[in-house]
Amino acid sequence: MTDRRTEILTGAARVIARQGVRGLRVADLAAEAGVSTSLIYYHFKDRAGILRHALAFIGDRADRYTAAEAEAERGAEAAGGPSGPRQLLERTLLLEFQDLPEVRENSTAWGELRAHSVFDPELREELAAAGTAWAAEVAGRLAELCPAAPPGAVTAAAERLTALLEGLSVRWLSGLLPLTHARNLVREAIGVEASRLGSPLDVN
Amino acid sequence: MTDRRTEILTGAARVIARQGVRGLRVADLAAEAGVSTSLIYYHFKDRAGILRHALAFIGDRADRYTAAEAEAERGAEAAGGPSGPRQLLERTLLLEFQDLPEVRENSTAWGELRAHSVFDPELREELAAAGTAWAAEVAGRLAELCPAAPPGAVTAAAERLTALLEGLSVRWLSGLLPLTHARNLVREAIGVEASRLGSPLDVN
DNA sequence: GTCTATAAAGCGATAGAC
DNA sequence: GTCTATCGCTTTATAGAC
Repeated sequence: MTDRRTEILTGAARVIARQGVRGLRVADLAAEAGVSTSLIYYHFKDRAGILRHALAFIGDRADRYTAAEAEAERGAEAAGGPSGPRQLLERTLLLEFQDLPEVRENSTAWGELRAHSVFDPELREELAAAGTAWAAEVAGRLAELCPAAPPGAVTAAAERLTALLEGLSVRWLSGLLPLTHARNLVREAIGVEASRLGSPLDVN
Repeated sequence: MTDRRTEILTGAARVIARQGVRGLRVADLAAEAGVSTSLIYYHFKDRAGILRHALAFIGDRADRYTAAEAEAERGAEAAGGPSGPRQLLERTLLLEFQDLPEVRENSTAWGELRAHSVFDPELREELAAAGTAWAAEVAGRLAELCPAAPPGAVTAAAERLTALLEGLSVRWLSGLLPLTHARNLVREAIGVEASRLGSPLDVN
């Protein structure tokens, strides 16, 4: 966990969040991780290897955050908090819109990898897998919220919500959209989509 | 129009669409435009200057496409085609989802600049201006479609639609989402938002 | 305004000692 | 496994002729 490899990958996430994938310099990464450049080549062979492992590392970390949140959610529910399917979906979708250093760093790095995939086909497989898993999770929660909706419509709504998220995320991270505004737009989008899908809890 | 500066900027749009902002090499641009590297420095001072002017150039070009489309639209309307406010809005939003080299190139370059702005504050001013103008145009057409909707709700809906567009655009350009699927999601999103805003033409 | 030639710096990657 | 030192290619940017 705190071996050198992990330290280097943690540093890579930080550097990518700060300078972007194409702004990552091996020397910067070495300074960030407090090791020599040659140690990085020893562990990851070359720059492409660094990127591949960093991508997987960042993806895994996002999964862990998601899982931790789902756990916390179940806890809150057990404690009698206000946790209907609507709140569950909202929390899931708002996860990456938090101004915590960890979350912001992961969001930035992940968004960078997504943007970079337009020019680097090598990244697409990983992104596609993460993207479909994420869309399926959202679709599942939407289906809970709107049990009477046809599956095809739920899938499409989930695709729209996740794509909206990605668009808003870029705007937020580049300072074009305040965080609270972004969060409101997501909440409203859930309302709009759920209403169209015939949520029984609708009317707001 | 066909002076050297314009030729270089046209080449810059092509190179950025092919290799990304951070993949733009001055030597590549020189080859693309058929000039020497030093001529580029003569006209644009340094690499950042190239980027600044290329961004403005690409933005202007997108405006021209949009304006041309609006004109064509008015022509079709005069000719008695099926052009209600709904069709107008749809065409406006689907403009960048076309598999024509020009459009794809501009979309790719613009998306790249947007993504890059997360790491380069210098680009944000231009992006913010283009973004608000674009959102205002969409909001105007939405208001036409849903005359009874409160202005605040229309603005928010326009922000969601344009952000959705940007999210879908990245997915399309990176090959994660087929073009027709992206177009369908946009059309459905218009329907969902318009319905929520109380479009008189609703019910589909 | 435009070119050729080149300086200067940046950067990925390796060799070899410990 | 980890470091220091360095090689060699790439890339930005400038000098100076035309």
